[in-house]
Amino acid sequence: MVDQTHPLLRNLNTQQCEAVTVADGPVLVLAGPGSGKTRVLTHRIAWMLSEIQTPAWQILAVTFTNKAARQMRERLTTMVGRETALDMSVGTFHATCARILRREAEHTRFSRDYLILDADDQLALMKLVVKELGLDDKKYRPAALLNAVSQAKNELLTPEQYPIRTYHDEIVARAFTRYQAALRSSNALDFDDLLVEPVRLFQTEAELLEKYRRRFRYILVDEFQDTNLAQYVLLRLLTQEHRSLYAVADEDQSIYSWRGADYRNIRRLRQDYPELTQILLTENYRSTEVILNAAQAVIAHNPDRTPKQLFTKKKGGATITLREAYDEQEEAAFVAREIQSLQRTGKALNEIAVMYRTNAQSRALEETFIREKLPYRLIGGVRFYARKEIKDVLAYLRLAQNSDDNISFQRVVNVPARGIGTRTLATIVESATQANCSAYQAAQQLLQERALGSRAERPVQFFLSLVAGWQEARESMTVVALLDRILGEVDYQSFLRDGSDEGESRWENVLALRAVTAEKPDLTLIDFLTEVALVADVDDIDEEVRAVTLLTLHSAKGLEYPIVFITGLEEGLLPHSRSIEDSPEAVAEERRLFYVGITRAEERLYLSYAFRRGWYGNSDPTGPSRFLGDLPNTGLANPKARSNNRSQGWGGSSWKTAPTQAAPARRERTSIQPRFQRGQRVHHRRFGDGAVQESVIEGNEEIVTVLFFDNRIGVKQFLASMAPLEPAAEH
DNA sequence: AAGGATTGCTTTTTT
DNA sequence: AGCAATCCTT
Repeated sequence: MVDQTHPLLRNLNTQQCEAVTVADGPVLVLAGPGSGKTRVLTHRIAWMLSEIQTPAWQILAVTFTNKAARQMRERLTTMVGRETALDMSVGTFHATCARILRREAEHTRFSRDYLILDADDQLALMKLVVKELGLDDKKYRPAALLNAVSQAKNELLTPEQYPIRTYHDEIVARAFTRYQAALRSSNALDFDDLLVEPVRLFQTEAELLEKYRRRFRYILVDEFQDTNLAQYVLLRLLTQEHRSLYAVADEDQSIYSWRGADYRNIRRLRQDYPELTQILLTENYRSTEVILNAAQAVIAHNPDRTPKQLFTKKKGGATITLREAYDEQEEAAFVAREIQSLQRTGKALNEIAVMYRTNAQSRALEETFIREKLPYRLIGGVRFYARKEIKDVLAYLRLAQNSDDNISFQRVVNVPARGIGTRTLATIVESATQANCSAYQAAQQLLQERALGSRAERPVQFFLSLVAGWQEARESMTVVALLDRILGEVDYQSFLRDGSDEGESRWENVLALRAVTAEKPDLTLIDFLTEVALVADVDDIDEEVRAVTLLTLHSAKGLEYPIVFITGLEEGLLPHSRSIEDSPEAVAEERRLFYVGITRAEERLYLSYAFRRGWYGNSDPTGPSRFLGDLPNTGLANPKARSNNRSQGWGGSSWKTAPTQAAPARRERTSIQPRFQRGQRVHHRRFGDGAVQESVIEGNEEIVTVLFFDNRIGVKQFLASMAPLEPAAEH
């Protein structure tokens, strides 16, 4: 029996205590949302450090995002003290692997200063491959090829092992081969390689594996359901001997299968570790009963899952508001108005999040928020590090690190324009392919042989000397200083600041990047570039900022907010049409995505969908999401709204400006009966006749929204108990 | 070689 | 609708 009064176990429930103090060996904690998964993981580490006297350097904790890693490190610092907390390894799979590969580069086929390609770079590289292989890029879309290659890598296949059944497979295999060769010649790795290469390394170098088995004697993994095969094999390699693997998972929150994540890893774990201890966490600390029940009702419809009976002590709770809007503008207006009235009840903006399926959906919300002067913060979308100007500047820095980086070379060789046109570049690239060397080396060679056109000679010479200068300067300069030198030498500022507002904002972005480098004077260039390649947008969420958070359902994983809006709950959007076309399993994953969204909410949940939505420039009618039909009636503020009911007055233009009633988060149950209902004719002493649009009980008040027939009056809201409002006599 | 006009394509989700 | 790739003109 564990002493639950131990300082580290106080405020934990029995299940959690067991999970924290369980004996060493393979452990799988299966937990529902809001059950304190990450908290348990953190306490487990603190427990190991302080009670079992586990040496900190032997612990590896793997998290899903850098943000989670940072939070865990901070919590551990307060729990066990700074030295110990900083002594252990905490980080994402990718960051951990990147570090191992840097250290052990001599055992690999690439050098220590390899670069990490982001999605854009990968696509650019694959485009080059497609061109080089003379493929029709309509029939063999680079993005599709990249996807196939990525899947293959996730399954730990080499180009030679790629299974060929059709001609299409043959083409993929060729592209795969060339793509890997291109990565090698640029001394670059993509995201998948970061995971695959350590596996290869450990499979071939027994001594190295032994070293890391001793180094990572205790391994803990968060969000285990979202690991892919490469990650699983890596974990198995490291732990199959000492068998100290502690995994925390929720299969209902598996939402990354399109990226290779495989929840069947949970089954593999049970098979490979038959002595596995399994612990269930079923108490939810986050959400009210109403929200949790809705979430469970939704997820219960998925087949092939282990049913979990989750419960919460937050009984009751504010009802869920389900809203149909005419289009995405009105939906956004509804969200904005609702947020404004929440603000009036004392809610801070950073307690509110608006979620959606696709990044494109943020636009309508942003436009409305800007108009309403509602501060918001957008997560994802076009990431900071994906912006053109930032990628340019990073390309310069990458060349300073590694002049053989062909992708960066081609990106900025003529940015700003310096007279190296497509012809010259083509000559260089062709010569590089012939000589099997980098573009930089080929350019040097061509220059020596005087094989370039006379016009191109000078600019090429100039560019090469710039890069050479930066490479030399890199050793003795901080990243900021190097960046300043580069920006000066290529005159990037006057290139960007062309007088347009856009130019100004681009330059501001460059300055923001400069500020990032200035903050970290101790970081070497290669470490800076690695960090930049591996940060996610969610990593930078500052909880203190007074703004509404806008983010995709995927980005919302692991986060929680008192108030959550989930918008765009329409067939084709959630579930997404791609998934509907794809397979029932894909639709099941969409359902899990909805589940993840619902369970982010602590107090109050708003769901909305639009009757029609803009798509490729036109606006098409949609239908409410199939998932809405699975919500329980109890707990819904307006259960009828989810039926696909188009009979009730669409098209009235005044609808678009209809304000929505305030619905602050309240815990107490409603006790009074509404006097009015939607569609009912009413008469107001001052405003005349109208129709009830909505009547909602809030606290002990009935709030009626009325559309008056007099257009000059439009829509008004009243307290039913106070207003001179009566049901109108029937005509 | 650079800038402007036209086409055609896109929207899943991201470490 | 918006944007990137491509074409076309100078």
